Amino acid sequence: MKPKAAIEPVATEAAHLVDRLERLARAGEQSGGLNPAQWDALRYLARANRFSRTPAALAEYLATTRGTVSRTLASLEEKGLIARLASDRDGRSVDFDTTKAGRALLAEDPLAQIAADIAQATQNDARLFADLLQRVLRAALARNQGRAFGICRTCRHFRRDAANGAQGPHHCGLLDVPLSDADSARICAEQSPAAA
Amino acid sequence: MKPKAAIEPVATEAAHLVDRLERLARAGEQSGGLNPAQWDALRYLARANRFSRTPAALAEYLATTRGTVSRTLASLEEKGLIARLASDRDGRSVDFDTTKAGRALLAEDPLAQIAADIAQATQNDARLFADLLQRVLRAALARNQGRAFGICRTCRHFRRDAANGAQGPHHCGLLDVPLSDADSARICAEQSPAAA
DNA sequence: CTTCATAGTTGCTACTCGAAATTAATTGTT
DNA sequence: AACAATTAATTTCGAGTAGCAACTATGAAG
Repeated sequence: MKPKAAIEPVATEAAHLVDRLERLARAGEQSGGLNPAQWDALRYLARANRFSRTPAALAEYLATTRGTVSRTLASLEEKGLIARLASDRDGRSVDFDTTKAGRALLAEDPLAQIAADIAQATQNDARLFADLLQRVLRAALARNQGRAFGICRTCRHFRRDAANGAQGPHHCGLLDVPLSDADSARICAEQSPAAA
Repeated sequence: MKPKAAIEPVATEAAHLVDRLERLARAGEQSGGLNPAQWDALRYLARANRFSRTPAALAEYLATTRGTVSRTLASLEEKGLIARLASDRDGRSVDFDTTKAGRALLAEDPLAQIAADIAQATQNDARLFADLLQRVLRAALARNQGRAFGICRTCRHFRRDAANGAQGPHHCGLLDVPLSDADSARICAEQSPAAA
């Protein structure tokens, strides 16, 4: 009879909870002189591998526009928390990286408080909780045609120990470049989960 | 040896997931001419009972300031989605309520898409997922000295069928007022979970 | 009746966001 | 090689929001 399946009330309740939880988290993020968007950008740059530290990748990760990201990055750069570096792969492109000051500030990341709340509240179910969130995020991303930004070494293009250069022991089959241990443990804009 | 317990990596991962999921949700919330804060306010007013539809309560629910909320509400009022009513209990106070247009707009609440994603991704674990979120939110609220804003009838002050007036079958022991079925199914700023 | 607390609004500044225009470099085509 | 089309990133602009603090008005307490 109904044109589409009714959404279960418990799912709506969960959506409200996520919404309010995140609002709480954002309220705690005015510290350190940064606002929530700036924290998100700083965190991203610290977690992304060397192919993914561009304004365009960050904009996609944050589901926002390049214009907004450009201003956020300019603000962080002004504060000396990130540094700009012309790309050697692409003359149009710019890479950003956290500075020592940026990494020092991340040690006081307010998101750690939420992480502590999660650890305390979920106890032995923390893994389960993260897995459920992972699945929900994947569903939301699929609906928005968004990319996963998963860990490099879980990618279908990752070739472990396929070294053909001195720059790293591993290899990316998509970009055809060597990968260090560090980069392969970071998130990547091109990441596409291994089939199974 | 360590001054404080290290936060489990999986908890940090979960915090990142919540953060990104909410960003996705907010990106979808520019629809209907409302922004995320306005959606949050409109949703709240539709879910709050008659003691909780004030700017101060909303500010506390959203973990923001009364000044910010004042503007958000003014904006919604201008759009004809909520209506203002002087309080009879307190001359300083104002009550807001959703209008017919506001309730109509809520039928297109973009949060329903996230709810659908949750329903699809968690399947039979939706209840478990909501419970875990509930526990995390409680932990975060406790740290911030925030109030729960739970459902009225789960409150320790709720007295079922303790009618002493024609305004409703139930009773609030804290405010000493009658409660309708509708109000007792809504969230309340004064709600304090029953002991056990 | 004075003092203090509470409810809400408003001024200010910095920032967000999105749209459109701009600059620059890469890629494809002839 | 020259040219157009595409892509990357930035800039500018306008509407609006966040957070802080000052301000008005009402209520409560001594």
